[in-house]
Amino acid sequence: MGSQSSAKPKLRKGLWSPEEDEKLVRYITKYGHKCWSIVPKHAGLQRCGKSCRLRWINYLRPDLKRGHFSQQEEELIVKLHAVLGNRWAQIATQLPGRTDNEIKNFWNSCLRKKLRQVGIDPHTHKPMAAGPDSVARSSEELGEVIGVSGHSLHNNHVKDNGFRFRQSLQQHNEEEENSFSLSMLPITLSPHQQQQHCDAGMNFVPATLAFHHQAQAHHHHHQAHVQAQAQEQQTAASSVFPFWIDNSSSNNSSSNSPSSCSETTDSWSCFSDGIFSPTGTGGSVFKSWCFFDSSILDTKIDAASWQQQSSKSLAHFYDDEPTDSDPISAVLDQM
DNA sequence: AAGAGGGACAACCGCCATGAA
DNA sequence: GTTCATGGCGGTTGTCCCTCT
Repeated sequence: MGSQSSAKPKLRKGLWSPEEDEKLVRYITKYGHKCWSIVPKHAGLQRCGKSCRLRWINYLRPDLKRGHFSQQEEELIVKLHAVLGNRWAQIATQLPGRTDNEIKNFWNSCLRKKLRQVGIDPHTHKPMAAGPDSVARSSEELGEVIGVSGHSLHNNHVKDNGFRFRQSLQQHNEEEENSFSLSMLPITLSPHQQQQHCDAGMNFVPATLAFHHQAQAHHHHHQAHVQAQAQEQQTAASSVFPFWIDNSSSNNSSSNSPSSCSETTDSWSCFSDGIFSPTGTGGSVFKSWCFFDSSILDTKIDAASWQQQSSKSLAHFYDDEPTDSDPISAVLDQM
């Protein structure tokens, strides 16, 4: 009943044809897009304004880069995601020529999986507690995820005989949720030895470069803040502290003792907050980031100590962010 | 050669914030 | 203060294409 006169033309859905693209581009180029709701009508398109807007923003805009993401872009996305979470639009503002949709797709289809493969929880950007995906296949894969300063881990000779470590983070007692055991093992342990540790209830997760970046940013941007806490930190420090692994020294792989690792180089710099870093690295440093129990493996620490250590040094870097500091700038400064 | 499975990407859906009426 | 239109955003789905069996 009168429906024929009031019937709106059926709006098209699905993929855009080249003709539709051309119409939209021609219209936007000529008149701009002050109001998307009138664009389809004036451009002669059977689409809703929202669809036109999306098509323009995600595909037709002339300043879009498209193509594969570079290593640097990957690295930036991972870092920004660690800071911003799934705020794709905000992340996209830091990657010229990339859309939020493009970055989101790239994350969901590629980066997230890569992180999982190297044992990093893509949600928290922290090592996963356990599970088949939580075991690092190689340090090389870390480098695939996050390149470092122009020389990713591909270039380091850690692939087969390098000094590799796995961080083990075990909740040692289901009933005592506030207690952890934290230890680190060189992955030069034989599979059998590793299995023994696994059988003993230890779950291995890899040292993560993400932590390294966080720690670096932490140090860079919160030096003053950290220095003020240095004394307290040292006082509170148990045997567990984060450190760097220097692969530039020869034959590190012969050692199975984590404590000996720190003896392989005398060039460690100790940051004021207990973060150790090699100096004069010369590009061959295995830039992974670990927790290190200097005395024994499987040291049990209580949750308070863990929290204190990890939050101050790296794990909760973002939560600690002083209000006058921009986390995005912090990430960009590292690039 | 054909079908299944998975990856990559485009587009849609639904919700929310904002501003104008 | 309320309603409505609009734009923006993140989650999700749909489609195409490639690889593998």
